[in-house]
Amino acid sequence: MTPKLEDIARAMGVSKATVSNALSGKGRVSEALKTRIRDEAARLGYAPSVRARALRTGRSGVIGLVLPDIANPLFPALAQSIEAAAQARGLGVLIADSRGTREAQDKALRRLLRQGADGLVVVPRRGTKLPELTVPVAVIDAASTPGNTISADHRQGGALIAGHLRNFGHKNILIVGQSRSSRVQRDRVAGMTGALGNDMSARVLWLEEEPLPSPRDILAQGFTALAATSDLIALPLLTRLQAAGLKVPQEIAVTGFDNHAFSALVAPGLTTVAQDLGAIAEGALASVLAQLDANPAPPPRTVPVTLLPRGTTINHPNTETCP
Amino acid sequence: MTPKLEDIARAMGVSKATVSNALSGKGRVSEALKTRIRDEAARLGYAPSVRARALRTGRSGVIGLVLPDIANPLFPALAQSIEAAAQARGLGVLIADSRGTREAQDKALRRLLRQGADGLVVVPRRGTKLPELTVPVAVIDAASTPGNTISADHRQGGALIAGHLRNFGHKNILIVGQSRSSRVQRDRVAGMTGALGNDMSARVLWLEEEPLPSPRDILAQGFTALAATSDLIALPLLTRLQAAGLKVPQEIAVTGFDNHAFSALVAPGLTTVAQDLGAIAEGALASVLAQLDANPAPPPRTVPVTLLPRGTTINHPNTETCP
DNA sequence: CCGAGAAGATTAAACGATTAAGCAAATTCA
DNA sequence: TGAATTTGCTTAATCGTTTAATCTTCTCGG
Repeated sequence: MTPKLEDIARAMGVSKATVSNALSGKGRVSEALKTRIRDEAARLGYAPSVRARALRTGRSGVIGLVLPDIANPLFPALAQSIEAAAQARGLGVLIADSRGTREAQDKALRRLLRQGADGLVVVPRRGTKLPELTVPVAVIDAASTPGNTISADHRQGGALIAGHLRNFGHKNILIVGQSRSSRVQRDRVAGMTGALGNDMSARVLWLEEEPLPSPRDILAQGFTALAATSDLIALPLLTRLQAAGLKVPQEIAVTGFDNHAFSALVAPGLTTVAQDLGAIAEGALASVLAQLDANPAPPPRTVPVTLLPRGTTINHPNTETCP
Repeated sequence: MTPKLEDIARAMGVSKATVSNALSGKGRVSEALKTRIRDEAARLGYAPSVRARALRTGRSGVIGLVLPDIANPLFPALAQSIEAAAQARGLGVLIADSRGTREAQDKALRRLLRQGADGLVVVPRRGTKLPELTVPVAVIDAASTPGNTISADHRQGGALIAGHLRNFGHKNILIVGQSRSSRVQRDRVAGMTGALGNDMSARVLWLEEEPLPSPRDILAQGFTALAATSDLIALPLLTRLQAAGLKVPQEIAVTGFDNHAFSALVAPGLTTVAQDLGAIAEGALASVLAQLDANPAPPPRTVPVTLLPRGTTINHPNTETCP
């Protein structure tokens, strides 16, 4: 069906080995023959069999990507970045969902290995530890996680939010997180609290432990801003405030994290902090590839984030006419 | 490192072929030996080399999944379902993003084939046609698309929405879609307009062609409900209305499609139509696998959808205290 | 008691690439 | 000129399975 090395070899009266060498540029082949072979290969539309190559070399050209529950819209965006980075290097991406328990995560890891992944990029479930594996692994978590390979600078993100709110004169902030067990969220909260002005105060509320007060109570307690650790938390906050008839940002400001797809679309637009997913994907992949080439893994890295000021904190003149 | 057939064979004093047969249950091996071999394999932790098997059999146990821009939160959810269905069958999922042009989509398809996918599941870009391929393909699009394999019953979904709005006494509906070139959206709109009561009327507005009127103008034109062809469209509508101080659903109702992750979280909850992504994933995979076994592809199928009535159409008593 | 057929195993040839080793012929160097 | 080296290509082994073909040894019917 599709041409193989031998077809080219026969067509040109040379050996398979020479064809292989000519195409890979590895052995010793005269320049003239090399180009003739390459032309012929192109003419026949030759594409090497990944399967045969994988068997012989032990490299499949595929890396595995393990994500926690894909429900969080950030992960698809990350998957997209990883896929793009992999594609640019001619690699494929096998996905696995580590939904559920730590055991599910371990199984997902091993399944990807069985399926021939050369290396893994893992976004670990909260509070889990990865088993020792026989292939290179890159971990995308929080900078404070031991064994982390690369991550956004969540603390800096928190600091940016706090600074932004300070600039707009907010003095009393309600920080809303989901789960205390998430290092990412803890880092974000720490970034915020650490960058408050001397005249500012904040209270941290974990939704997992304690329900949110009613909008009225929030105002009554003197908070002028709600700072969520994720857009997915900020969105319900924003809509609840609006449904209760409060004016955002005039009466109360709202901020999130991650710049999810919907965050620019809501009205008013949600002020948030964007991670550089492209850089993170590149870094993770680079780490895996370095280890594959028996180079030492690069040191852990932290990627700067960007503040995206939008309508929920800034009273933009034409908020009303935004899409 | 990891044990291979030969290791087991040597350990038991039999040939590789016998071990292979015993494990696969294919050739003729005595029951006694068969179980002994299986025990030994389990003891050694034997896992067959996918690479070698792929080379020999031509099957890699991996299927390719091609999605349009993953920005739409529905696709990750679908990916999750496909991955789950594949995992249950011991298959892996290679992903590719067909972001951009039709050419990008074609390249993505071929790249997955090069990387050894046995078959493909494709959610095609709007208005594109797939090239002829040498492997089984399942297409997830709209029932009205030629060559479609399986899809949600988008017309039925539209009918459900229309009926729901009729039940709540709405007479004049503004249907809001993004792009007329999307078959899915056209089917949804057709479902809605086709199921209007005799005393009802609707206008269809495509955002790609025409901007949305201001909330005030919408009310002035007598509309009591906004029916979007997607939650991603409905969310901005909802928040714009709320930001303008309108009461949803008292002054105006809003509906969407797809039950995105955020749709249950906003306040009030967004009334929407959920696809049975699990069934769609199963159907798509089943079609690919049938074709792989040289069975004829099953006939195109349409999967029923479910209406999820929520706060944007129903004035739920405790809307205020929902998360 | 013999031939046919089945049962239970083995042998060896694939699958399609990579790559170490080998072998002429051409080139270099003294 | 002759030995040493380099160049250019071929041969053949290898990766770990699967599977068709074969080969013994039994079993059983007539």
